[in-house]
Amino acid sequence: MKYEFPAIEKKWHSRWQADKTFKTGDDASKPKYYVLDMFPYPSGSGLHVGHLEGYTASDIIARYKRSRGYNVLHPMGWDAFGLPAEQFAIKTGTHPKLTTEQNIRNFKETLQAMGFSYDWTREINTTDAQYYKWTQWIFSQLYDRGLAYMSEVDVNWCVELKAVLANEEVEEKITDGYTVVRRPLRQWVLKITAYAERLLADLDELDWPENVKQMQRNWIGRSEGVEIDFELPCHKKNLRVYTTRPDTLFGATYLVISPEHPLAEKLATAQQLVEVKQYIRQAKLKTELERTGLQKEKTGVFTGSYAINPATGKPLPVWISDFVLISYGTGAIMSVPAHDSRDWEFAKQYNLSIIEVIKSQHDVQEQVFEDKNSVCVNSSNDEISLDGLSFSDAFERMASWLERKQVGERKVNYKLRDWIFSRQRYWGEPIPIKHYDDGTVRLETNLPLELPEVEAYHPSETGESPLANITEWLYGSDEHGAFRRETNTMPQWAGSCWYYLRFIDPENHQHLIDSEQERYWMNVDLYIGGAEHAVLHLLYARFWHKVLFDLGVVSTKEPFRKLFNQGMILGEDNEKMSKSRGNVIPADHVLTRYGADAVRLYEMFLGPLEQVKPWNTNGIEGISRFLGKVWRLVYPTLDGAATELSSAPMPEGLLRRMHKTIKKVGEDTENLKFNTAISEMMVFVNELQKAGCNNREAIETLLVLLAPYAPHITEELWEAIGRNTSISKQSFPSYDSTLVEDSMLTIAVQINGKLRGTFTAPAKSSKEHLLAEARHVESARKFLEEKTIIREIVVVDKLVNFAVK
RNA sequence: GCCAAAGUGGCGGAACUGGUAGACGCGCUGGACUCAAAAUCCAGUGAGUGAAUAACUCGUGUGGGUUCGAUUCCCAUCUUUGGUACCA
Repeated sequence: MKYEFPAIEKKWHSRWQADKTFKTGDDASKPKYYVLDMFPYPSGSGLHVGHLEGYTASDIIARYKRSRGYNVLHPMGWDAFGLPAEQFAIKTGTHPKLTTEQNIRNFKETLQAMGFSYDWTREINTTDAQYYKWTQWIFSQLYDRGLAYMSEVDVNWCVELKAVLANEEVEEKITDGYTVVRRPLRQWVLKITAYAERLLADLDELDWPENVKQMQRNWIGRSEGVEIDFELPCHKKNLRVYTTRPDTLFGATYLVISPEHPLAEKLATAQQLVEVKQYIRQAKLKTELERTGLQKEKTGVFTGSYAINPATGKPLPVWISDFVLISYGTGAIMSVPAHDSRDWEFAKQYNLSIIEVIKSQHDVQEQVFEDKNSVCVNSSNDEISLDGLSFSDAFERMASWLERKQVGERKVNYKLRDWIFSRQRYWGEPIPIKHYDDGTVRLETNLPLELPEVEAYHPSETGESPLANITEWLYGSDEHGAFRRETNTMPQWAGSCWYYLRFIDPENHQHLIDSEQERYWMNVDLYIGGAEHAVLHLLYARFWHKVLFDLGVVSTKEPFRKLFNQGMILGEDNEKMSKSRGNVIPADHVLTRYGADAVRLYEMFLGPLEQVKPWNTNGIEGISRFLGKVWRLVYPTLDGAATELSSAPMPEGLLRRMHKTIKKVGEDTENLKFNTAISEMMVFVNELQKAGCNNREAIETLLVLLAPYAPHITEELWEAIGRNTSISKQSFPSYDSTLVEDSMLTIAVQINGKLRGTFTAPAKSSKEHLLAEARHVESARKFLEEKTIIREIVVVDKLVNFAVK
């Protein structure tokens, strides 16, 4: 019989569906395993081979864990709110819902064609009102706890388009000739900063790639420092700065405040006022990108005022510069140009003095000295001296002194900002908030608050979302009076912040999740997805999870115990796959040509899962051949029936190979090293084929090992050899540890570490025996002639090395 | 600039805690089967010198070091990729 994958794959898809083969088990006595993919945004362009990599990996794990006796939860859903569908709607008038539905159908078809063992009865869709009801419910909880608030936030406002732009869009629009300014707009903001410390600390216990944890740590950006008050003789108020280097206070020679600082204009002396005002105005016109993006020359303006350095008592000029960010620390800094490159640059540019306070290896007038591993100098007054102290000692002494004098206090700061949570869009979850005429704000308690139909998807004249145009939806009244609804919607992140919970209990109308189910299934044991979500999605989801933990909705501190980032698959030209490059390999093309099993195997055979690697369609031929060989083990001839399997014992060599293969495939699969597991199975198949083996145990073992990787062909052959239950119900075989090692080994003979010959010896031979054998190896002997052996190294089962002179 | 990861044949990649570098696959070369092709099977395939399936030399980005022995450990350096961008 011939291997006809299209018919075989189709047959098993319908068989699995009819038999509900992959419905999640509910036997609570079994251990559970929750393996989750980052669910996709169903885009219009369909799936390509890169998308299938992570899904294939998670499916192999799901099937493998089932064979190890676990209840496996392996669900799939759709992160279906988002910009592309809305932009398509603006262009064509097609409702995003329709576009989304169509794309989902398309995506689902491909995923099913791949034979993924998802439990489709748990499919969820973030745009489903029964789903976003709970997204809105979580928002309500955040609001009630004071974790959601409104704030005037500077946004990128496009004057001509009357629309808010994302940071990434700004440059593009400016090139197109539009004007983009920073303008404050009322936004909903989530107080993620309240969880900064826990988000940082709990990273330690996660089994995540170290680089992802590091990226999150950097993003949270914890720093320990001191806030110091500088007296302003001409003002009632002090000027408070934040610094992580209080040890350098004696070297502070000027202060800089942000243009947005409340004192910026007030500190300007009459003489400087015009210049200061102009500088502040200009700073406002600059976009975020222009101000912070490029490494460019610093600008600044002197206020004319001075502040007193609490350590030296000397007056320091106060400057304004836009390199100081109002949103970090106090929006004001003390500058120590001798030991900070930014301050040094600024000082050189405006001719400000530079004082060395850390023992430097060179002249700080010529070059900045930033090394922390040196000691303080020139740092003493009547009350305190830091001279000779290391960084940490000096930090402590200065911080304590400032606190005693009540001119400063220790402060921990984070780079992490609160999360701007509103979007001026239609295609997102409506924020369930009512604004009353008297200015009060209340939650909408009747959830879900559904998205109304609209005529046009353009933003409104005021920069509000299209919802502002639907008066019948917008206005209403209740016992608290007349209200206007919030027109902002949630960002795309919202739905993906908690979807892993809903998969556990997708139909629950009373609660977000049943707590008994939650306790059984959480955490997610393995979360597979792309590294592009290393920070935002994974940080936002952790934040919400911790809030839900505080609310008692979930029982674990963290959602995802183990995270794995699959590496991107590049096009055949070694470039990132993109439409514009024309190097995209659509999933459907390879599927129809080679079949799901071949695609699954090849995706994994390409290289280590975590690595970035190019696709090479030629390479899949090797996988096709491999599957052909497996097929012919059972169906040796084109027109004949399945081969008669024998139960006679197999030769020892094959038996050992089989046990080796079981061990290696088990361990490699467990560790997501699928490429080497496949290569091991290839070796096994090659040996079976060479030996013309028709041993039942050998063939059945092979099929069970291969089943998680290539489920269709293995089901078909399993049936062909007379087994009548799905191979997916088989237990993973165990190996005999006495059979995984060879009985005869090849021992290397080295002279001075160079290979000069080999001989064979029984495993676990004694050192003496190996040494004696090695001396007789012809090819090595001549290297020993007329030499003195100064050392003999014997590694049992490996080699003998003679060090000679 | 800073942080992280990685550099191995023509190509994708393999190599356990330092122990025979190049498993497995692609590609290529030759052969078998065939009228022929496809498919399949067999043999070979890091580079160099050699008539050679003899023998030797070189070889895991580069330069050093530790070691009987280094792709693996240490130092320096170059390149590539990802992240980040004045966070004081």
